[in-house]
Amino acid sequence: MPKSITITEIARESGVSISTVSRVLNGNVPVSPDKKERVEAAIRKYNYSPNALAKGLASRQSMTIGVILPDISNPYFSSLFCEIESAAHDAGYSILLCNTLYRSGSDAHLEEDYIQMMIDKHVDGLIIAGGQQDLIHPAKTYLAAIKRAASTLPLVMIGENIDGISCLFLDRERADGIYDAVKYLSSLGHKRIAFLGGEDGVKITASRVASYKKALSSLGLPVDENLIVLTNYYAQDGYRAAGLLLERGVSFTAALCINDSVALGSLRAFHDKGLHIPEDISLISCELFHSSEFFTPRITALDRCSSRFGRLVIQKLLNVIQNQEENDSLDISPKLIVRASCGPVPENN
Amino acid sequence: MPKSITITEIARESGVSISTVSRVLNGNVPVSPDKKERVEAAIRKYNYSPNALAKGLASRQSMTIGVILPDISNPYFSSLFCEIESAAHDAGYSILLCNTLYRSGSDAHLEEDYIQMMIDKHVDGLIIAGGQQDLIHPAKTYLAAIKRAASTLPLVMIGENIDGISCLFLDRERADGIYDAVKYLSSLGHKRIAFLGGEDGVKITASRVASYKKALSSLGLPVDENLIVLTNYYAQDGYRAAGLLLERGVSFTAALCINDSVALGSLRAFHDKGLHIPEDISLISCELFHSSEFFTPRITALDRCSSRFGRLVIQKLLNVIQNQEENDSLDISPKLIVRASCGPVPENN
DNA sequence: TTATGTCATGAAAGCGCTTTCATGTCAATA
DNA sequence: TATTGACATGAAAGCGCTTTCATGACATAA
Repeated sequence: MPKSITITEIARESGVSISTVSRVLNGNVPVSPDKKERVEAAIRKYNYSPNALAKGLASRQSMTIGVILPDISNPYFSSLFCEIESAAHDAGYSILLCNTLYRSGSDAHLEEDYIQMMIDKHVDGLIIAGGQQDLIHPAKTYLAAIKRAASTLPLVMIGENIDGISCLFLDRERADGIYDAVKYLSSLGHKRIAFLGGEDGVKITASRVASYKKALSSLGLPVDENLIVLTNYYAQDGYRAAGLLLERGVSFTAALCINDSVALGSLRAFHDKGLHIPEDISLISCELFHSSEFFTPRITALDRCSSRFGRLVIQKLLNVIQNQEENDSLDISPKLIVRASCGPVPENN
Repeated sequence: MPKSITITEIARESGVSISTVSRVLNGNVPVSPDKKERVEAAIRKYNYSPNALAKGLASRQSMTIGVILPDISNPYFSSLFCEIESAAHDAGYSILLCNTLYRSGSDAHLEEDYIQMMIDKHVDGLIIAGGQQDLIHPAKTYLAAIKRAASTLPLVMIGENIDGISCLFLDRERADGIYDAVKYLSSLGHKRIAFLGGEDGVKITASRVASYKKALSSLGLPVDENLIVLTNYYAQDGYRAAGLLLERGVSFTAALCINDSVALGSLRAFHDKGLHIPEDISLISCELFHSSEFFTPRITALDRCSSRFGRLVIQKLLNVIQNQEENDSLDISPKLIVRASCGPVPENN
């Protein structure tokens, strides 16, 4: 590896002090045209680019933002991330990404380690999405790590408020659109509507289940715990959830799936038992990824515009980092995309 | 933000020099037990953790690895990334991730900018996967940027060799399993087998199409360019590809889809035209993600063990970074997972 | 006892930048 | 002409670490 050239070489080459080079580099202080010219020539000549580590150390800004999330291969998080990364890049920041779920060994303190690592690397801001059971029962040490982080750097948590931690909380579930979904099913005559997928003890699931129950009540429909089957967020979990629901033998004519993957899995499970969608059962996905449009049948789903949410996250974080004024103007209310997975209640019900 | 405490405070607190603190921190040089004890106590007391920026600047190691890829929301890349991140973390490195595809504005030099940024941030190693048309027709400036990177830091390119660039090339397509897929279809009696999805002018696609043609030839089957429809990698592209193939009016009884997403889309397109899988058309996905198992019908697919490939990438990169000896032992040959999307040739053909 | 070597330790010089502060230049003002 | 102020500039002091080098303590060998 060739030794990379530094600001000192540029200063020598162009016959000015390193202060002056720094000034033309950052362009915030006037520099006489001829010197500026010479410096720029030297920079071009040597293809010089400042060492970000040194710059970060001296200026106390790393121009890096940390993102901690459970599973980037989950479309929920990857679409969020894409927007975050893009928005961050537009603002000159790069992203340090940590994935907490996908692990060969089990490491109880993994997330805390990651938080500490972010602090050590002096990220200018930190975004934590999900993880640690989405904070319904966070470990004490994890909570302590978050607190420490919040007192050290600008922190955005995607999820609900945690008592005693002062950072920015952005709630994707503020408006979850589930009422619209239930109402739609109700308008088709469905009364016994199941809820499939999601993880017990996780806030995002709890939040959606709560909305589901609330919607049922406000529409005068019965709430039956037997109709709720929590497993997890992936296709295999949808498959499992639908199977368990069927085993319970409770009657139902429609189901809300927590997301597209779960919908895909349940679809498969119902299909395997000879049940048809939407003739026998109506299905709605509570969170559209990009594929449910192509399932058989096409699945009616809630579009939560999660990508736009990512941009909002960065906006908010930069507000804090750069002490900018608020411009909270993004509308991210979910919309129900009606496709072909819902129908009237079958006659024998 | 409270001023974070430094090695100097720890030295003062424990009554030793900062050199000694550094030595107990890094543990490579003997330190007398009592001093070591005192330093460790001070570290615990203040919850001290070294500034990685300063450490990186002084030691010329950032303990960071850069990853540049086109689209992390594409399962191909996200599964690769998960493994990379996990393996890197196990070795003490964190990951700077750049996503080049997902952009609001169009930026011709985006990938070059990202490469430069990685160099500036002094990553200890760089992994570039895909991008820039997967390097069949890379822009001159992009090639120059890669060359510069390769001469500055350990670089792994995932893809085929590029002339004139000396870095480590890891070829995921070395064994693509496509022969097995074609042979399987052939054994079922299929003679006219289409190829759907993938992007024209992209190496990974070209490579798979070449394997497909080669397999056809070696099995004595005709190669017909009309049976090849290149669009892109996502579900909507599979939908489009199948539609275009049908429009061409050429006869075929089976199709290879470049990946699960494309398979999902084509499935949908065939279904919409009243064609049944596998009765009318047999379908194989050339790259299994995690969902094809749940499609209707379950799709026969090639499992490329892409996650294991990620670990291999890090292994190789660390070999270079740390001058370790080679231990190239990972078997990543693809396997054909036979499911329910292939059948015998329909009678009227 | 003296000479030699081993070893823990601290001082100090960087790593490549930013930023403060002092300085010298020059034009505008009195 | 003398004075003031504005302004471009460079020297130098950090930022928080690592690492070299010199030193002094101590044990060992002669």
